[in-house]
Amino acid sequence: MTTRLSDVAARAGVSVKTVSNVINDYPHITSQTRAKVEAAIAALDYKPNVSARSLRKGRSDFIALAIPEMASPYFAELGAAISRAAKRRGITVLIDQTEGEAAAEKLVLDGMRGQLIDGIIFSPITTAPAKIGLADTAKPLVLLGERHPGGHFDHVAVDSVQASFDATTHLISIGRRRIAAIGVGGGAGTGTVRRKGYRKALKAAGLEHDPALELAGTGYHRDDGAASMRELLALPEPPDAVFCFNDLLALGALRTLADAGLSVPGDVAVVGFDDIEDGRYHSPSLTTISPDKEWLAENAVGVLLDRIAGNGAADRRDLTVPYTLQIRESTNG
Amino acid sequence: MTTRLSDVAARAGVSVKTVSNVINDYPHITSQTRAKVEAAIAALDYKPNVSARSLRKGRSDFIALAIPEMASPYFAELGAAISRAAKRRGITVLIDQTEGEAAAEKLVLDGMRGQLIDGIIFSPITTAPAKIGLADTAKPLVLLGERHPGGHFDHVAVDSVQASFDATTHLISIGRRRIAAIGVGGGAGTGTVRRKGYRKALKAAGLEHDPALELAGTGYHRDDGAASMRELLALPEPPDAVFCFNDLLALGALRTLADAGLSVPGDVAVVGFDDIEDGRYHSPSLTTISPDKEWLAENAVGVLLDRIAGNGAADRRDLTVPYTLQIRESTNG
DNA sequence: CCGGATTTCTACAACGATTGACATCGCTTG
DNA sequence: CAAGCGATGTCAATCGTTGTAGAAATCCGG
Repeated sequence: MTTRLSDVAARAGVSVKTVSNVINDYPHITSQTRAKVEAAIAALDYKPNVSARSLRKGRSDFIALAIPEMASPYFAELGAAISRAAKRRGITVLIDQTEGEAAAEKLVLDGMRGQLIDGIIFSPITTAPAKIGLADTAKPLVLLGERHPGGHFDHVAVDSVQASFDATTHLISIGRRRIAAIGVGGGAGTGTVRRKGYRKALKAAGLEHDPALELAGTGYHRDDGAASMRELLALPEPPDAVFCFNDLLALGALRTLADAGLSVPGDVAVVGFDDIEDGRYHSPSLTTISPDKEWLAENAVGVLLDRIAGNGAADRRDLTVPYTLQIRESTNG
Repeated sequence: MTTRLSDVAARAGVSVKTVSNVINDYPHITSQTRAKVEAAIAALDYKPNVSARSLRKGRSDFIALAIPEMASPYFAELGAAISRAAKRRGITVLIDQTEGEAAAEKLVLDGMRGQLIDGIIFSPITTAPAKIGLADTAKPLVLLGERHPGGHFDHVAVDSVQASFDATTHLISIGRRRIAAIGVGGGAGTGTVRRKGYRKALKAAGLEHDPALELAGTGYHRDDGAASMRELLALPEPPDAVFCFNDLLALGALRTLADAGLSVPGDVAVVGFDDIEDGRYHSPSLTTISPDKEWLAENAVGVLLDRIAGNGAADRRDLTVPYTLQIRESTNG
């Protein structure tokens, strides 16, 4: 049924070892033999058995990507980019939805799928920094998102403080003075870090920061953004701008503003973070921080594979993803 | 480094096979032995090696899901649902992005990842029906999307003709008479089938169908929808309603309408297909056909696992996914 | 206390690919 | 001509788990 190495060897008239040598690019092989073997491989449509290979070599060429949820556009786009980047290098990505459950995250961290995967790219949401720091993973791990101080893992992320500073400063530059922030309480550290940049920008512009304008919400989805925006509109003195810590929150906020009959950016300007496709097509289109997702994917995979290959004696890597501020209609009607 | 079965056996003072028996729920084991073994497993934090198990058993408990692109919201939501459904049964899903390339689809079909995966759920976009019919896959395969006549695979999908009929009839029922269709040329058969339902509804209502109102476009994304809508608006006699064959097309169309300063549904009513989250939050929110994705996921996985388990002598299964028409602002302002 | 049935457990051989130690064999080369 | 090298083959062991077959332990009625 299944073709195996010995079948190929038989057909090519060589030994099993030689076929294996061809496949694994052993240096000393005549082009003739190589050709014969490759012909046989093609003829029989031979595919090495991944299980057997991985069992013997201890390498599977599979990596895992653990994200909170793949139905969330940012993570979907990220997952797509990472899959592509990995495929380019002959690596397969296994996507793990943690659904923000600490249990699932822990499982991913130490379970590691029965030694199948060679390493993991982890975008935590629940797991506390300390826990991650302690986790003694057998396999290489690259961390996405906010940095966890004291962690000893490689790390790839945008400079959230600076990006948030830029986003807020942009709102100030178009004349807004009462600027709210939505999402200050969410994500593993994300809320805290982005708030830092937000406050810094207010301070730099000589604006007081009003605690009533900082909304935590319960999550990072459209409905959380919509709910937070409703709270803001209910204030005695509503804001004239909102910086939402991700695009989904912003889209939810826009919905609430539309329902309230307010004009964007006329009455309230809105900025998001992530640059997901929905935001580009929304009317009004969404001004947002746009991290270079291809760069992120490429480098996260690169760093992980370096580590797997054992070029890991080197220090912990800490890469900063380039980003731009995409100014669109929601601040520039 | 890695704990293996023999380590557990040594610690529990039994044979390797006995440990294996405990793990695999072999019937005849004393509760004493079982307890000892389980204690040892817990103490050593033993995790079976997936590769070895799969090599020996010929089963990996991995299935693949091949979709055109995971960054597309519908597929992202579907992938999330299928992953969850599989996880509930202890199965891991490997997601394959074919990016609509025939080559990639073929690869998925016969490559089958070196015998690792036990079966595949395939949502084709390029691969011609005939090809699929011929593909002699070694592993069980469940097909999503439009049915391919003559295929010998299990199949799970909504009744697109009926759903499209309903969508179009809804537009007629709110008084529209000049109803366009966007997406008639796309997807592996999708465009054709949905157009069928669309035309059927027009006919049932005694309306002529105008070929100028049927736009093929080049794809199924927002920009395709936006472009098609621009074409429609440029007509001497533009439509008063549009049925878009998926939600992304509809969202693109809405964007064009907003740019043109037209009101929805006042000037033009819009219906989509898929019920992705973006559509629910858009303003105006999008009327759409809402397939029960949980049902779809649950059943696609179920059928595939039945087949893998060998309960497959039975005839080809052909399941129809329940759907509802979600009436929202884009037709009911 | 025995013979046989049953339960509980163990030794051994696979699964398919890789790798290392050697053995060949045919050429080149000093 | 012997040594050296390149290109392949032989053989056996190994990765961790599980199916097969059978051994050992236990139980039963008589």
